[in-house]
Amino acid sequence: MKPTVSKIIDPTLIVIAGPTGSGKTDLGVALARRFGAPVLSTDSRQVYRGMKIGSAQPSDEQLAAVPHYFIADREVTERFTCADFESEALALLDRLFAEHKYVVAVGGSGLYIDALCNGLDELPDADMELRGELTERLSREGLGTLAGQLRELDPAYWETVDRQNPARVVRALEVCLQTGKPFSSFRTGGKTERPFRIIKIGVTMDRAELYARIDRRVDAMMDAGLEAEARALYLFRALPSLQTVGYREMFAYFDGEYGLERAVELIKRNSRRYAKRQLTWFGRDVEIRWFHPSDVDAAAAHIVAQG
RNA sequence: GGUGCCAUAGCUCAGUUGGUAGAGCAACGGACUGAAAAUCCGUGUGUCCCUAGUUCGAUUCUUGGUGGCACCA
Repeated sequence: MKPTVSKIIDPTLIVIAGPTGSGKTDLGVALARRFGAPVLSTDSRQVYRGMKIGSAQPSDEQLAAVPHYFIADREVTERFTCADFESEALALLDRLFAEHKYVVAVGGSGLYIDALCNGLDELPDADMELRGELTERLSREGLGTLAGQLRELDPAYWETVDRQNPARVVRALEVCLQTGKPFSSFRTGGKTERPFRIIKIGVTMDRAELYARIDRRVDAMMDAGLEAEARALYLFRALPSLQTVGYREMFAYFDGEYGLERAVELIKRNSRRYAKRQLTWFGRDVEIRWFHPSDVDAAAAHIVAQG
């Protein structure tokens, strides 16, 4: 993506990251208003329409107060990957920075944030037909056979990959078979320079407080009608977009696997586990400066202090 | 008030013929490049209620407490 010359000096992307339920949305909107910035969502599930409650999209008031991008503008039936996100978000930023010094990126999808800030390697897009075949082979022949083939085609990657993770093995094999070249030959691990500055802000708090907030938010989702929202999406339950905490448990409840009370419990537990995975991901990013969600002033001061 | 049963991990419990203990769930730590709210890997975190005995050694046996449950009054 070629940056266009913009009139704005020192365009700056304010990245707000953090675990689910930590209050990123509220903080992001608060900062966006202070800095006159639009909001770009870095959330892999809030992009979809029809998932307002379960993915905790911003409220109507928030959407009205500040322009938002990548919120509810895809159908759940559309394929939207981290690579799609990277290229579309960069194109969008190019336009936004023509008029704004600041853009606030808010969301909890670590891979999306990395794609936006550092860039993904140039890899071929997934060939869904080939993936289907490999998934079929996975269930027929087992992971070991696929890992063995990966060892043949890409010994270097085989050395380092988590060979017990079907998603990793299948994806690597997929690229090898598709391109005739080892998967690792595409992986540079390098960062792509972006034509804007990046300030990273993390939102977090005590684990106990976070978990209490998550539990409360799940109850609020139920009150807001998560069950009906999930029912409306039941037909699409097999799609990647619906492999999402909150919906999966509801679908299982609809299928009679357990009762509603159990479903709610599982949504809370799985949200906590998701939050933990996010904390692990963001924890290794030393560029992130962490704040409590109530500390809007401190976060704003940090941004100002960066120039 | 009396009798009986129970007390072990965050929870529900198992167990140790006396050598400081283990399951399930919960929890905790980590990985992560076009599926990423996905996918995968790893980890028992414990005054075995308190007290005084017996014993080389007590979470286990005995005494006395404390708390809980049940039944009888």
